Amino acid sequence: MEVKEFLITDPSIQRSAEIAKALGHPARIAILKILAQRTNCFCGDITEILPLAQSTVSQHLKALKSAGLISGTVEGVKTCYCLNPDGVRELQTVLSELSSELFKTCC
Amino acid sequence: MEVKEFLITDPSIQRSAEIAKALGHPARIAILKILAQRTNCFCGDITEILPLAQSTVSQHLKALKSAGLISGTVEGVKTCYCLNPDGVRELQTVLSELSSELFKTCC
DNA sequence: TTTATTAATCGTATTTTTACGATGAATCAA
DNA sequence: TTGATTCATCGTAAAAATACGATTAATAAA
Repeated sequence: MEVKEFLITDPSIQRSAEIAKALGHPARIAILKILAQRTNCFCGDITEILPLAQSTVSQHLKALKSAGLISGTVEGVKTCYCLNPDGVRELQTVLSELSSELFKTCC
Repeated sequence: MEVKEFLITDPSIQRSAEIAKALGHPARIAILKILAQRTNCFCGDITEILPLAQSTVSQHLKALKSAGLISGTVEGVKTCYCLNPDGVRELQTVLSELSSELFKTCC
């Protein structure tokens, strides 16, 4: 059966899942919203806002960065985090395509 | 500091993360796409398409159902799964609001 | 230089996720 | 009734995610 293994290993599905997974934790969505409001900020700024330890925030930032949704630039002792426009565009494209594909049939 | 605990426990962020988490695995996205194409199908149909055991598929279906994205109706021996229009609408709303919020600042 | 600050990483513990085979309950067909 | 089918659930194992404190490396300030 050729269909087997087809859907799950499809790169576009993999990428969609990767992006969705990055959004799949309240702390990471909160971080993205903070970055959207303040344009850029340091790890410490986010740690002050969220009720999480610095190392935990750093881990979430790493996850968002490796999913391509944010960028981090070292500025001296600090690291400046920003939304990554390419990543956000991809997020928008991928998720809107998915939801309209689902929407078409069921709504 | 009042801002602490505010963002993460915000119900709308929690819900967004819950929906995103449900989409955060290739198998579950694949299942949603299958349901979008075939309108409805049984657990066995999906198990035939995906390279996963029946019990694993059943678990993914349960996850999608508890996130409100699909419905499952027992029809005799089988269970008929469909996209849940309300859930899909919510998915579309929540994710498009999020991505446009991010998009506004960064793109 | 010495000290302080910032953030990444390490080590670790706990929980959750993912996957499978086996079992069981419910229904249908013979 | 008996046997077959379907799918949820159980038990379990392995991997990944989540969180924290402690440490380290890099830079800035004293």
